[in-house]
Amino acid sequence: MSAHRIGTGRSACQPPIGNRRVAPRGYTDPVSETRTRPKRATIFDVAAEAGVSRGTVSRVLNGEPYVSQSAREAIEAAIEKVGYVRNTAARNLATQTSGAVALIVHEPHAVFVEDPNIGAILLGTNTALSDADYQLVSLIIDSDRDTDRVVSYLGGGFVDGAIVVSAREDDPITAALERLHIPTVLVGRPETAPELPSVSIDNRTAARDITERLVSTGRRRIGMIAAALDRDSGRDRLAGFRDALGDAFDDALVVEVPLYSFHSGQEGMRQLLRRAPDLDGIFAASDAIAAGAVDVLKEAGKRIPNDVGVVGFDDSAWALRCQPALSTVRQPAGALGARAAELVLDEIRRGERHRGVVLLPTEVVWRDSA
Amino acid sequence: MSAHRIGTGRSACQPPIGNRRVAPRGYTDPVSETRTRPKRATIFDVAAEAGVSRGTVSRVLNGEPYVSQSAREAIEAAIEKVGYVRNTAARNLATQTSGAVALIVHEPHAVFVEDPNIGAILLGTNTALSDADYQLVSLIIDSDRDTDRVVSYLGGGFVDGAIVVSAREDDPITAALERLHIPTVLVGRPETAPELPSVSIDNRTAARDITERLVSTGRRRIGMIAAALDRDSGRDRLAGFRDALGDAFDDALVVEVPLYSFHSGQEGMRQLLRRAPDLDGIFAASDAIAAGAVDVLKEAGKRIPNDVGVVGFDDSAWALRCQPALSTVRQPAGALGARAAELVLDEIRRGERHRGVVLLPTEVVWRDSA
DNA sequence: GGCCGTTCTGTGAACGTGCACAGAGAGCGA
DNA sequence: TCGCTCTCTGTGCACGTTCACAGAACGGCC
Repeated sequence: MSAHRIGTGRSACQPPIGNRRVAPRGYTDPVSETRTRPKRATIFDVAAEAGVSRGTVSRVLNGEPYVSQSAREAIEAAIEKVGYVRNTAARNLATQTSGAVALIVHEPHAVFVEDPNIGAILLGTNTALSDADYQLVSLIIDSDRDTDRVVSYLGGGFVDGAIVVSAREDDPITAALERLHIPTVLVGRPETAPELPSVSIDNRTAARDITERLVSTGRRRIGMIAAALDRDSGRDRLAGFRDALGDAFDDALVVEVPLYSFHSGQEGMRQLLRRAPDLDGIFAASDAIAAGAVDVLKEAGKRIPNDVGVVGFDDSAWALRCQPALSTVRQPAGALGARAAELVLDEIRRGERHRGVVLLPTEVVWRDSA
Repeated sequence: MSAHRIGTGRSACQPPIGNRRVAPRGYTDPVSETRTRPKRATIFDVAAEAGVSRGTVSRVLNGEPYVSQSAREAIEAAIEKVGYVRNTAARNLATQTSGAVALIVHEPHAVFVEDPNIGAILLGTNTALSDADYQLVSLIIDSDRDTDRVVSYLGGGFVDGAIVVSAREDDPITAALERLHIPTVLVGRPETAPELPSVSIDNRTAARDITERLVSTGRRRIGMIAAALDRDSGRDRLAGFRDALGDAFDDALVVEVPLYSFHSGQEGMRQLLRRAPDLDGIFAASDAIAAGAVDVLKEAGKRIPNDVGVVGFDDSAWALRCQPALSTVRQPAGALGARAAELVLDEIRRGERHRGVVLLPTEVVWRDSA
């Protein structure tokens, strides 16, 4: 199972020569006539039925002006009557487009399965794209070796646009997308490629909201385990924490850890406990960090939430795996994906590139840890 | 968020007239020449480079016989040199195929996000399909109103095959697929449409394995909360349970509940406790049932796993949300999806329909509840 | 009536590929 | 030499659509 990834198979990028045979077409076989797929109506059938030319039908199909009312009505009736459905392959061939948008996830396969946000982003993106008659192509970059394949795939004209989830610093994928002039929108982490439009959450407001909630439940000595302060997301979470505490903010109750990980959470919590054994609240910059903090607190004999309230960030699988279940911030993952899709479609169809970051509101999920 | 679904948007099935405008093509614009996408090499370019005709190139591309060694080598070198990538739209148009396979999930959106198996099935399917140069199209049927749209979409020739996850009894989707003669494979629940090939897990062996494990940890009075005995899956789980206990099997320690739900689990557990207050092991037919059972056992003052060991089935989100985390049976979800894709491709490409059920082995995940 | 602009319609030429057919050339036996 | 088979290659057409262009129909104005 470790080799599983979406759309990064060798043949998806450079189809191997000679591996794809085509089944005999049913309707050329006179014997199995009854088992045959019905022949699809074409634009010619519609034109004949409506008594116009295919050019006029095409104009109606594409919502172009300069079609008489009578012709339009006749054509719409004819479409209904013959059951016409546009042939996507022919349209794509003629327009030199693919009708597809790539969703590129730059995470190991395990994260993809674990993180509920990515699945929801995928759903949101797919919904928005299919509403606009576009097709989603998922590309998962599991290891760095996948990168070349994905880049060559993107160069193959298979997609009209791309949405990149969790792009890396100096990401070769985003660089390739820019070089190929493929409309691109980033989801999250806008700081890695500021020149590209992106959709993200309002980390500062979210951090402020959940910290305020911690305050309102009576906590007085609240610490924070911060991470990734070299990025917008990390800095904003700290800023929101500070906003919520106001004058009560105490620099000594903030520790910075290097990673958004369980282990970092343990480390940070040990530091904080040494500095302030009496603290009664913790805001962790991620659920994984919060889980590590909970682990250390329990070992130190603290009861949660009675002695110390702990809140996290992300609403990832850690939040439910933790004991007690974490109160945390849920990202509007589906909406993130949908909004990103809309921005890409704007650029593909109207050439309008949205500059800068779109921020979406978050939601506090209150469970048992605080 | 409740309206989210994959690929069932109105326009995905019957494209609304006139909503899709096409961006101006870059390469027709002499002013922005430098920003233009490079013109892609075609089969003609390869033919010219190799000094043969496009017919011969096409034969090499499709692995047909009757091509001389020298021509083949020249063409392969030319493909490499000009950076040729086959145009999918043109190929699909010429062959009258779509190069796509639908993955149809007949579950509400919430289940899709919650159930880790469905996500993994999707990943496995996508991997197998993209390795074969096919495209996955996900269709989620959230409410019954989506059904008509999906049926008309399937009739539109947009997919060459379909994989149906968790089909319902008398499913209108599977009926439509058969009527349209679209190659179809079912994942799970083979009993609903026995005439279609399907991929499922070996419920009997899995139930036997996890029950044996329960026995080997010293449990002597083991009960089962069974469900869905009108289906193969439910019956097989009971049979496997019986297999494992052998002579120790006691009919009185089995209760049947109507649903695979938390509530049913509570109900079943209460019944069992009344009949046999001294039991020390429980095999629940699903994780949701197991979670309900755990809930009732705790209320009755039993410690888990010390007093009673509990095991579930599915390795769903319930397993981790439960306290303590459930020991359970993990389905090879990725492999299920991949295998289903392979069967569909066999039928699409070679016309070979696999009859009957393919059973895949499962894995016991041992956590803290037993 | 002649001219012009606006609105509407039809047609030819792509788009890039696969397939069927025709035919070239080699090898071989009569 | 002729005819046959087998291997290999080139070419015309089809797939269903979009786009650019040509031109028809119509009304208004000089």
